[in-house]
Amino acid sequence: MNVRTRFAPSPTGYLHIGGARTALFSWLYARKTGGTFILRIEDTDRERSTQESVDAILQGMEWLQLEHDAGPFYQTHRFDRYKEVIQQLLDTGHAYHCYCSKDELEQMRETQMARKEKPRYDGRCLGRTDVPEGIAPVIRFRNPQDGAVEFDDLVRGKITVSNKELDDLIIARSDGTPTYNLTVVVDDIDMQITHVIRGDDHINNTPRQINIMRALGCEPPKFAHVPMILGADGQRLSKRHGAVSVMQYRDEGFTPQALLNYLVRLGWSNGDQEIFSRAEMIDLFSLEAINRAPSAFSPDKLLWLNQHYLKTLPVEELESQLQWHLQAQNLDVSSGPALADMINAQRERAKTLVEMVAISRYFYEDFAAYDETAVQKQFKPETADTLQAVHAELAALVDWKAEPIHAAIHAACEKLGLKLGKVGPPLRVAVTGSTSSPSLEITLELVGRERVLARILRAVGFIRSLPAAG
RNA sequence: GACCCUAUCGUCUAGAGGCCUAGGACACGACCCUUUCACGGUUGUAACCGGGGUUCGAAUCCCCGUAGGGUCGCCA
Repeated sequence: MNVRTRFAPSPTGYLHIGGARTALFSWLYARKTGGTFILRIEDTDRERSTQESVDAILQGMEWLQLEHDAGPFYQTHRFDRYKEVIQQLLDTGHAYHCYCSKDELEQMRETQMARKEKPRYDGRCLGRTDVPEGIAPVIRFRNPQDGAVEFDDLVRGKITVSNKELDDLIIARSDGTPTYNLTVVVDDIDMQITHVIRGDDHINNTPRQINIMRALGCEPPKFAHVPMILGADGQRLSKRHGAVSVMQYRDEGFTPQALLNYLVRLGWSNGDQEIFSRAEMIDLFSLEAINRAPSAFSPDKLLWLNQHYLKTLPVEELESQLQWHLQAQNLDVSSGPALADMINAQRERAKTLVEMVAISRYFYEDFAAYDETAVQKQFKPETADTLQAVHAELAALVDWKAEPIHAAIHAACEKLGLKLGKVGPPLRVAVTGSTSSPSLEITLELVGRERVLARILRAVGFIRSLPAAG
């Protein structure tokens, strides 16, 4: 059997973390089995679906590189087909017109709730033969009255729901447009979906969908309902509650590799393994290993993974990911060290790409001011002479490379009779404006001879201009 | 309220009856490394929701509670 999975978002917002994970699982399963991954846009709600959302979802999928093999298919392009199926259901007695008004239905719900019953349509229009004037009817699916629907969920096992719990749901609105439960069924059949992998908020829809499929004479696909993702506070993640767009993670400096790795470990595991390349994910993934309990999103762990990828990803990969951030933070790197050198110097010091850019500015442009506490701690009156001596030593250097720079600094220390601890820190502040940077010699090499020498002199002048501390 | 689902450290999880005095990871603490910031290394704190069964033996199986989540739309 050729596996076919699909990701079927409704374009009423961006692609968020939860959606991205179900997309990832569907994609992984298709890749793992050599199957086909289909992207379907469920845009039957004309009121709320927008092109911007479609674009945002597509952009998110592309950033994560969850490439689809077919689609995107738009449900709004398939209305003729849905009409056909609805007619078929009508013809075979599996569906009927309902003329109840919204008020009437609302009242029904209220009285049922008042009686502490599960609110459900009571089927009062079933078998109705008159055709009231001036009312545009909806069409309801005639759900079986007896028995139960049973299906074997690939992550949860057997799930049974009595047909008594299911009412006759609306499959076509009064304006004739089809509703969700009808369109999913038709599409999953037509697209020959073999495995429906989706959030477990759909678990309760599944029995209804199975009934519709059977009414259509089709065998339902296999289902795998993956648990929801909770916010860091344990509350469900939703558009209203902490669910941010995957693109926001790009903006905040996360790599898609880290996000994917984080997402795959949320609710799925392979023993104690934490780090997964795409190839490993595909190789090791299985629906059976998906956890049944919902899991909370941990920003800290994502950050840790991101740093891991910053440390280990090929430089070229980071170079290309960095481009967007350089633009966003408006840093021109044309007049400084090669990006690759900067990355290698900073990759162990940054948790995000945003941070990497932020802590690397001094390589490419002069800083406006020294860090205040750094000045207090490192710039003493006598530091001016120290720096002057270091300047002399460095100015004499012909080969501006880390090793000779290292040697020159040590030579200066010796001449001054000072330990490196007295010379290094102020030098660092002079050259970078702050107390943290890669190792001194690397930093100086990358900042470049001219800039280093100028900055040392600038610091000397700055220190001499400071009011004597007394 | 009814129905469905779930339940191991703060968090992500390992665990498919004895290998568990419950393992790993993140976060947190301590120590080591160190010219700063980091990286890294070592180490520590910390969990089987409760109660009944089944069994020689239960984190693992069953039941009942409890708690959390989901669904009950002319949304998807």
